[in-house]
Amino acid sequence: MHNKILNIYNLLYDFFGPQNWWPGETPFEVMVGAVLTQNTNWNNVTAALENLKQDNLLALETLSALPVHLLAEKIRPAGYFNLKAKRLKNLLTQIQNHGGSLESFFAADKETLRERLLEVKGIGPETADSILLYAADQASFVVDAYTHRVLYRHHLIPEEVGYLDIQELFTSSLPEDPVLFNEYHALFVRLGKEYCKKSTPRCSGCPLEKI
DNA sequence: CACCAGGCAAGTA
DNA sequence: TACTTGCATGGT
Repeated sequence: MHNKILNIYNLLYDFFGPQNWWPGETPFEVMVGAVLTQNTNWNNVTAALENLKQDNLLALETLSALPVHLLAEKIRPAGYFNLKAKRLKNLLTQIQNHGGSLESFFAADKETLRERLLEVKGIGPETADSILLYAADQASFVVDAYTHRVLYRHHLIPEEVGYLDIQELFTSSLPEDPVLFNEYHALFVRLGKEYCKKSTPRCSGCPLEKI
């Protein structure tokens, strides 16, 4: 196949079907979830988000008004709760400093918005790209541990490779389409969870078996 | 019991 | 620059 990256996408899509990502009702919820899910199982994140929803705290104004130590208690199930409470507060401050509303913060062009997200202590490349793609609807490809593991096990990348190098592999092989990027990353997570676990080096029935 | 989950920043040499 | 460590809950 000429374009392996596109070939893999088609195999995954045919196998799993559409994933309907990101699980979240509003861009704000998606953004908060992106921080909470850092190195953490999504099940734990949903419990934390539910705590916030129950107290009507899952909005820019209400969350900004909540003291950081109370925020930490609300998001306890997500793990690293003290750290993540600070990270969320850092992000809210950055939004206040660049527009004040989530809409105006997201209104910046992709490169500018990515830089502003990366300025926040606690937001690295994956979280920034997740927010760009799934909350702000900008075509920024998300690379995560699953993406790396799947590509490495299929000998498409070396083990030691940087985030931007993997991202470039996708952006240079695909049309710059947020809908496509959205689906592709979601499919990688689905594949990783079911067929490419860290503890299961070989997996049978993997849709990429013949790659 | 050990290991893992949709990372990131700070410390050390 | 290149490693290492801290952060933490909940499921398997």
